[in-house]
Amino acid sequence: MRHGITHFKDLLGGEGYSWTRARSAVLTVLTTVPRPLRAEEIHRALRDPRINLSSVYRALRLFESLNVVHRVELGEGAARYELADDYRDHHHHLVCDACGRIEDVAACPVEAAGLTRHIRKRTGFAVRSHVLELFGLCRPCRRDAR
Amino acid sequence: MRHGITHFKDLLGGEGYSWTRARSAVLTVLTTVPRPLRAEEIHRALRDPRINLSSVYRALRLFESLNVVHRVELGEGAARYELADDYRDHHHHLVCDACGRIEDVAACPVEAAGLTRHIRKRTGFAVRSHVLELFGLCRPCRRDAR
DNA sequence: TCGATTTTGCAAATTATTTGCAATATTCGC
DNA sequence: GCGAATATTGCAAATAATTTGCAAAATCGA
Ligand SMILES: [Mn+2]
Ligand SMILES: [Mn+2]
Ligand SMILES: [Zn+2]
Ligand SMILES: [Zn+2]
Repeated sequence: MRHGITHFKDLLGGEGYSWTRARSAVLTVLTTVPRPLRAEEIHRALRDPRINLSSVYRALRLFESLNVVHRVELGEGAARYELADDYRDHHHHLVCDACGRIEDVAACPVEAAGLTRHIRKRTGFAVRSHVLELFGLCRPCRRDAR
Repeated sequence: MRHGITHFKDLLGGEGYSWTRARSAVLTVLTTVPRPLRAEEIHRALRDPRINLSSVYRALRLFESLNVVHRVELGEGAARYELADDYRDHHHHLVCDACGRIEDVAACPVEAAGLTRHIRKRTGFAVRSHVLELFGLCRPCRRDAR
């Protein structure tokens, strides 16, 4: 399990950052809940009233800069944050318009389709990253809708 | 030319909305500039100091609800807006990280790859819409970088 | 043209996020 | 473990994009 909480402690220490109550607590929430959370939701889940929302934002910003956390924007007005996975450098989501459920997409379709190469050839544009989020109805909601 | 400004006038009239100075001016800017603009940029381009920024926002919100305008979110903090095209119901962009240039992507790779069907089969999730934006270096910037 | 209805300008509110700064926590060498 | 040096935090205030209430102005249909 590469993701013990001590793994993060070592990682932060190695980069010259302190291992603090706020940072540890935020990471605990993120390792516990398997979906992208808003800063506000993370803060509420902390259970430690001493930790301020600003510290949650500061921790998230730091983790993002260290590629420990990925920001997910779903056009909701507030950003969401999830732990970066070890095996893939990014992934995409299926977002249910009815119930709000967020599922991970197994493989990156953009890579699978060789889209980067195709675009480079056709337009000369060198794609380095992309954002892809899919919206619709999850299976349960689809059945309910019938 | 399906996109004379009077086309929009008729469209708004048909939906029971007035043809006003603010709405007409916003549409003129959007038909003139061929890339997604921020509300602020549209407002600045209006050339009519009588029109308030709130009216620009209100016009954009209305146009979006009528599918006359599409909102484009590129993670910049502010949304961008562009005229919806007649022939495709949506399209994607190549955004240059160096110079900020925004190019349209010719065909939708998600549809081309049959991704919707694939996901439905594999996961039961019914995709109804998606957001895809690609970032990297445009051809000129790629050359400069060498 | 006129009254009914819609829209606008303006200022203030909202909301997510960031920041300054003094107080507190963490780190590290002893 | 202890204390100084440094990093981080809480708190309140600042930002920045967008929205909204309301009275005044514009548009529309007859
Ligand atoms: Mn995910
Ligand atoms: Mn476009
Ligand atoms: Zn659902
Ligand atoms: Zn460029």
